[in-house]
Amino acid sequence: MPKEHAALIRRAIESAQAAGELPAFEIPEVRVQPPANPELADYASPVAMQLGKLARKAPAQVAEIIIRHLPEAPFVGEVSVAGPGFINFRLSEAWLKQQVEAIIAEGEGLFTLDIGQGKRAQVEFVSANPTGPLHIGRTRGAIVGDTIARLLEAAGYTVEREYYFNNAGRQMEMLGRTLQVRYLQMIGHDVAMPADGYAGEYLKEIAEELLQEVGEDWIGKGWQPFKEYAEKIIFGWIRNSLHRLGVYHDVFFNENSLYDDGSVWKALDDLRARGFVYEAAVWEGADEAERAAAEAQGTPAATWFRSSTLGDEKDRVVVKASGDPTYTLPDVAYHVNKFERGFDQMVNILGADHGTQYKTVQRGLTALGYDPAKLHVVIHQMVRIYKDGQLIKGSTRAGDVIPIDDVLDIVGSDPVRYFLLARSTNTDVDFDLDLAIARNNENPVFYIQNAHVRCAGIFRMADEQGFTDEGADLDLLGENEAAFLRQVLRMGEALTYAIDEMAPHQIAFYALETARLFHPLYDSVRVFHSEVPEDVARARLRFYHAAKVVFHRLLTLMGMSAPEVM
RNA sequence: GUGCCUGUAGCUCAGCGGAUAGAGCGCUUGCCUACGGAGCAAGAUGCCGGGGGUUCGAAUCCCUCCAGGCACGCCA
Repeated sequence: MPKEHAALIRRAIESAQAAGELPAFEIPEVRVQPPANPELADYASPVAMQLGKLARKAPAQVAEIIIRHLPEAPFVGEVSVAGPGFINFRLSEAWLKQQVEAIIAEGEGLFTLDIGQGKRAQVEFVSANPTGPLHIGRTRGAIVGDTIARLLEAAGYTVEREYYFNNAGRQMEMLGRTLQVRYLQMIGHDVAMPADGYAGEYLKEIAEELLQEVGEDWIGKGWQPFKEYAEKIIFGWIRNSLHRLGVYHDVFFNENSLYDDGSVWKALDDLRARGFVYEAAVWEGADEAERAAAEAQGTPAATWFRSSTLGDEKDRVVVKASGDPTYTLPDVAYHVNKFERGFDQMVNILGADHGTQYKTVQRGLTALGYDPAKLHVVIHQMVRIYKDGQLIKGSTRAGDVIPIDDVLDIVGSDPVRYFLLARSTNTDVDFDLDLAIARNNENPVFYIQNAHVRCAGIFRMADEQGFTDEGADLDLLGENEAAFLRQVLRMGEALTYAIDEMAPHQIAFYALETARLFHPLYDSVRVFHSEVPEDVARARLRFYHAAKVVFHRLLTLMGMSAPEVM
């Protein structure tokens, strides 16, 4: 709606200029927003205050002139000047009530925007390597990523959800070796854990499963089959956890494929061709002390990426002296692959602990001639878990993580989703397990869902009485219903803003606000009551039909269930 | 030390350069003849971390200081 109002104001200014009532000047961007206090107006524009200087008139006077030239529009009700020069708009109440039909007609596609029409978007998220069960930090990324994907779909994009993983390398070898040790220990061998092994209990569980499956046949085997076995089980866990949260991926991209098709080494060659690669024991900008230390230790030469020329504080190793690439090189190759797939919009969800490292990848892309700004990186801050008032450190290696499944067993998917969604990605989250369990009856999530339940309840009652909302006269609706419809009409703005800013928490707050408006209304605007005439009841039933559509849409956007009964 | 994030009600957090800074939880007091009460109504609570600046207008933008989180590997 603000766009429509802004267009009207713009035309009014042009018309006033043509009539000589305002001097000629270039019209600045016309801003229109709902004011903080809804009693003042439905939408307000401060444009007259900005124009005061340009027009050399008092802002209130400019506002008057603009209003006089305002073209007619069906949605415009009362227009007035207020405060220091705001132009205040009311929506036409008659027009507003008719929006009930539009909402019902749009149904699940309610407020689908056209900004992504015909465009392809990709969201990469979770991307946890299969070294342990999904924990809450990764789950935050999963919820943020999935919700952004849903928002992009609501914006009209065709969205691909991708999970990037690495099932090779040292980490996975350690996983295999740890399982091997656990397996051998289980059948009575006295073997010690590897120094960097995975201490978590879950590998004992896997060892037990393995023992039941193969007996003692694997005693003489190397670590590789153990790694494969662990990977298979753990990936199953992760997928199952995501499934429980309503999160799905279209593509699982294996880092190995980048070695198989040569793109890792091609990325290195391309960097070299552009002059960003050299071989040395220490980086070019190293001081005397570093050089001397390297020489004394006989550090062998590695392959460096000259990232310092792109704003980095130092160069980074891309191929170790051993000949193996560091994480950077395949990661750059992966992103090149993404860019080459030609998405119109790319989003990558990362935890704060990966934020700094990602900058090296961005510099790699820049070096190769890609614009990293085309990939929108959403970095969410950390999730800290408290249990019995104690902070639980989240190290997979040390084994002190809490699998998200344990939380899901207790509180279920909807509260977990809402809790992780309903705050800005920029803030740290303290997840108090005891509180989550104890307070699950007071979670706002139920408040929102209950709005949907109440709508459904009215329709159950209507069915019993054989009463329908066909042929309702919407003019019979009252002010409360109109106020609710005003809020509903802001959903498009909420979605647009959430997508522009990649701020999915906006939708959670919008949903809560909308429910907050609904419940008092439900209390006073009754359908089935001896004092409500039949034609009014019919109009109200039609209204609740629209409200049900709204809450269903909101809950679906957040990946939450829209229950018919609580 | 450097980079990123944060500091708003007792707690957890919204707040997109605009009007009297908001919500949930908790607290106080009312409301069940009630379309499922996981509800409704009323009430209390704020040097928006400190200090400068930009602007007609700053919680919001810039600078600086203080406090906290994360990251700064030839780990991934």
